[in-house]
Amino acid sequence: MTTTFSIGKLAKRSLVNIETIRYYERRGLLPEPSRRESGYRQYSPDAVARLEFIRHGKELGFTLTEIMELLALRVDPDTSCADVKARADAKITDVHDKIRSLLRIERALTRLAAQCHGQGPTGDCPILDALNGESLDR
Amino acid sequence: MTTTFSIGKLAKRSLVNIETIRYYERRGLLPEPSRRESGYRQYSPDAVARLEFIRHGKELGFTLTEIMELLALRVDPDTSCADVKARADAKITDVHDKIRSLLRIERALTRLAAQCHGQGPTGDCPILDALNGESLDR
DNA sequence: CTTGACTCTGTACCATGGTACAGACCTTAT
DNA sequence: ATAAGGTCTGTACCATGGTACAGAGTCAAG
Repeated sequence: MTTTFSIGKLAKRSLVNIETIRYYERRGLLPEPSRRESGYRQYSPDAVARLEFIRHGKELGFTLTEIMELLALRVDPDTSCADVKARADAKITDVHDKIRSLLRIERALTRLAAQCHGQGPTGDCPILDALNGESLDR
Repeated sequence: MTTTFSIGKLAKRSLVNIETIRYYERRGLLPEPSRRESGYRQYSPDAVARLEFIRHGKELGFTLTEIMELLALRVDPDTSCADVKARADAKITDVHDKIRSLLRIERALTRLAAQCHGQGPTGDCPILDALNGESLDR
């Protein structure tokens, strides 16, 4: 007899909310599990692994849609490792762009904060002046 | 006579969508403008400046709610430049944390992509192996 | 056998930052 | 004067990643 368990147990083992598990099922990230006669979902240990795959994907900055695509790639015998690598490379570019954008923001904010003495009324605040001003990319 | 203009003209001058302008008004980011007899919104050039303030705030990574708070600070005579600086400093911390998180993601992805030869079936893909595996923080 | 805990479906709601109508009314150019 | 295009309100919808019920049925421990 194979070990199976309820959605509640799966939630505890995977540290994923019950509602979220059902949500992933609706989204197609989790296969529909078998059911008991009562209609209760019955999971095998595979489901824990699948939820971990999803969690790891999220940690790597993949969206649920992208994770779903990775799962599909994994199953489809016509796709190769190169397809997976291409997705990873695209995601690296994404992440890189986000970092550059945030670094620009950080520089601009730091510059403004440095100009601000933190004294006096808001009328003299260089930060608000900058928000009113022309360009923040100087 | 002061120059006033319609919402369509404001949209063109500020490069902000008409619907978005009305949305900002609903959100309280733009003051309710005066109206013509027909009910048409009538804007003064101030509105362009206000939309620029909002745009610059967004460029600095502030949310609309935060921008609204900055606008309120600007008007309230009891707040000082120090209050504005405190918000800017908090936002710098935010942005910094996001950057660090993305850098971690980038490192993990880059490591995985480097391990992948980009050849063979998905069964041998180190990236998928990693997603299946235990920890990505190695 | 009862009671509390668990699960089911379906639907609604949350935040975030908008966008897209419909149907009516107004303005402007020709 | 009329047609084209602008604007009005109200409401619904989009993506994203969930969360929170209600009301009904089920399971398990004592």
